[in-house]
Amino acid sequence: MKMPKNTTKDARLYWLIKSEPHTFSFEDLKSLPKKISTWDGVRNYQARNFMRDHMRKGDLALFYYSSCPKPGVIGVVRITKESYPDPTSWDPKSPYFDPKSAPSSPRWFMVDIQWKEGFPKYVALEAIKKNNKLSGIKLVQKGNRLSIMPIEKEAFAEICRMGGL
DNA sequence: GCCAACGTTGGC
DNA sequence: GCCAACGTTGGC
Repeated sequence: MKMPKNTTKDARLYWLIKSEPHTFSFEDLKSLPKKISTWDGVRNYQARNFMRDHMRKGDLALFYYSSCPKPGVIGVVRITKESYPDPTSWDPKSPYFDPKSAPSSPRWFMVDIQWKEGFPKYVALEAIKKNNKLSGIKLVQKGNRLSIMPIEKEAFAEICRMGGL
């Protein structure tokens, strides 16, 4: 996907980020101090590039549950810190350890996210697929396994509307 | 647990 | 640089 570098301050982008609820849930995020967490463990180059090169402080992201009985979007988070090296990548004890990454030459990056708002109504993937307005988004395209993907402003708004915001 | 999709690795 | 083998994702 071609995307210009987001250099202008007012060009807000919208995102969808995936998490497995049994690994890190939306409630887990909400329970943290200031409701902020690092978004570490991203080990896919395309996802990394989106995060590192295009995610900006203040951008909003849909929080999506994957690999669970009912995949879907549960709420909205805000990017509070732009990308910086992911230290779990050089921690041999971390499940995200990558021997090719080092503090002097970090291969992987992370951002900080903050819990913003929970949907009054869970928006299941099933409902997203049935909504004709959302037929073009990457999430529902065949074979797309990206854990971080951009989403059009209009689609972001439509999913929020479905969620009761 | 299955399996399609697809990214990564490594031999050549 | 090609491409087969392998690993992972993630819906079902």
